Amino acid sequence: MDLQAALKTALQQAIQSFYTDPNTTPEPGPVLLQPTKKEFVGTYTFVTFPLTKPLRLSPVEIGQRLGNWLVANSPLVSAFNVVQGFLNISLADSAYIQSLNALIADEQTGIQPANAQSVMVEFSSPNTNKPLHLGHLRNNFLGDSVSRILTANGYAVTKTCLVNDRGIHICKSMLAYQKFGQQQDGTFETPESAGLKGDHLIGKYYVLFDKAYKSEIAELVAGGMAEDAAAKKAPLMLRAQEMLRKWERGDAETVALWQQLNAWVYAGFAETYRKTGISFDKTYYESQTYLLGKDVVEEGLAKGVFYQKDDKSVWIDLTAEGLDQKLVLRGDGTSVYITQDLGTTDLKFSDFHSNKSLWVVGNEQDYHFKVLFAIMKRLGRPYADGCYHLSYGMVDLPSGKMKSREGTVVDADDLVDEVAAVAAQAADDAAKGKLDGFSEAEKQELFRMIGLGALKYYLLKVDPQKRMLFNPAESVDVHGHTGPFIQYVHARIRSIMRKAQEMGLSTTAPADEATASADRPLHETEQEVIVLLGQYAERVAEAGADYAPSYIAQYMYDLAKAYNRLFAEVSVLSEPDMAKTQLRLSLSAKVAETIRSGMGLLGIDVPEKM
RNA sequence: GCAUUUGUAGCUCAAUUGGAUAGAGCACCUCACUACGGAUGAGGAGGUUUGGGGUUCGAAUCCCUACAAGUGCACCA
Repeated sequence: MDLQAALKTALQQAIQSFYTDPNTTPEPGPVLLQPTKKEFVGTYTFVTFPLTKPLRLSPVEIGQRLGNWLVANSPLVSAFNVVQGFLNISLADSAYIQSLNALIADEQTGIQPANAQSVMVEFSSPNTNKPLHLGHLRNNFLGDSVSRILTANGYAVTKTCLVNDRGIHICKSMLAYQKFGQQQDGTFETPESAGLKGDHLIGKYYVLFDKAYKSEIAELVAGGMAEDAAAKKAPLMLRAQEMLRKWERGDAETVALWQQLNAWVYAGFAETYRKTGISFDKTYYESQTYLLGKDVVEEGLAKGVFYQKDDKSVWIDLTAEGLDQKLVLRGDGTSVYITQDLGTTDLKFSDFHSNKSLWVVGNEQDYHFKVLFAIMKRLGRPYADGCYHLSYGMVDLPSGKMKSREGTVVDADDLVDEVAAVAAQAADDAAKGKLDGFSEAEKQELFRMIGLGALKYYLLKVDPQKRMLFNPAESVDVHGHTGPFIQYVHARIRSIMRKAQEMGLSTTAPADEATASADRPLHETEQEVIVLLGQYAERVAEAGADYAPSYIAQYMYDLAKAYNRLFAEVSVLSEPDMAKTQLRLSLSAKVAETIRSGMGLLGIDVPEKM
């Protein structure tokens, strides 16, 4: 049992000792502890105010009595002080060491065994008409990290991706490719001939379409047409719509072109995912699911959940849920967005029979998901309560919003390359001889690890719900509250471990409890680090419950910082007292292991050297 | 207009879910090394938590209200 839990139990018993008559004993409620603030002496603080009413004692009196009881009855507690309603508890060094030894013995710290629950996490959702950008990266990193965190909490996780591979936007790229894709020798451009990743090539044509389309509109407007009418009447738009109809009819030539272009895009995406360490267990394609959901509409009508208007369109009245009337099928029998989501959701649950399902999708779709889940509930889907929209805010640039039409989009591939380049530069300044013996390939691999570490950490440390500002300079920073700062602590510890092993010392041996004797107390930085290590499992659990990688990110930083303080205050290998050396070695090893584990939950690798 | 989210140091973010004198990083100013890895550590300065009410032992956090910003309110996806 970790320190905090053990102390809670002791405190619970202390509180129980106040209640002499079991018949009138009120429920004590959960005991909440908080780390003692730096200005006060103590490790954990218990707030006594809530007990004043049931006990009819002053906050100070309660603190005194609880403190006395703990010192007398719990070997964990060495001292206490009371400030108003705050009972500050100091733990005995022996308790710290026992806690540390328990952590050392537990190789799976923070990682829970399988809990027989399963969850699907859907994220990324790319469109096949343009490459991935910064917004996707926030999405991908979030989805990936949440998946890892849920796995660590014992869930069987299925990562899914729903690719938006059909629709008018794809036809725009296809049309522009037909129109502008011919090269001088008469053949059509390919990723190879253009020297572009497939997704970038198609993105280029999407931009070309938009340009040509805009000039058509301008021409029509100059000819006296109203702008919104011109937007609908522009020849290119009419042709794109015609192309979509041909695609839906299964026209062979159109479908062949669509397959070719999408294949290039997928190859491009695959490379981006691989480079950023993102993967999926199952990919769904809208081209295969967009017709689903109509039977759900039938079912809803039969059940009386939906109703039909005179024009045959089908609706649901969600005013009871605080929403409004929502269309679920057009009068001509064709689907709308929600129709296919109804079908796809059913499909996913029948494929995987998961207990829960998460959708990592931007907050502009908050309303859509409220509606989707409300409908599922009305339809009596047993899984409805396990559905959760993990909503996240947009990523803004210092120059303002990212807009693809204005060319202010930060491309994912460019960004990943750039952060690696900056990491290489930082290594030039700082790493000096540390990388001697690294091959060029190993160096590149390391710089990518550090660059990606900076980028992922930068995007994940912020509460997903908030829109965030992307400052390019800060995103690749390696100092302060950053991923590389934490990676550095890992590399530093690993360096000590290598030296220790050369000296024939163990890095995993338990600490000698005699180290805690009164004449050689633990250093406060050692206590601090042990307390933090003990909190890891709880943080992982909280992050899993709230789907919050930012909790882990914050904790990683706290741990790294605390270790750096320890490192500055005490010596590990040149400490003359061997028992202390052993304690610090094992403590350091555990910190490195926890950093590796926790950063792993964020999808960030940690280096042996940097 | 209605709904919803957000508003914390100059900037970017925290705040253990209602607890003590609101904490970090960046930037700025001081310190500490021939170092078990300085991509570091210690310190200083910087706050009416958007404004105003309320709830209570106690509010950045809950309620009301005003203001500001984002998003949604398509028979688009």
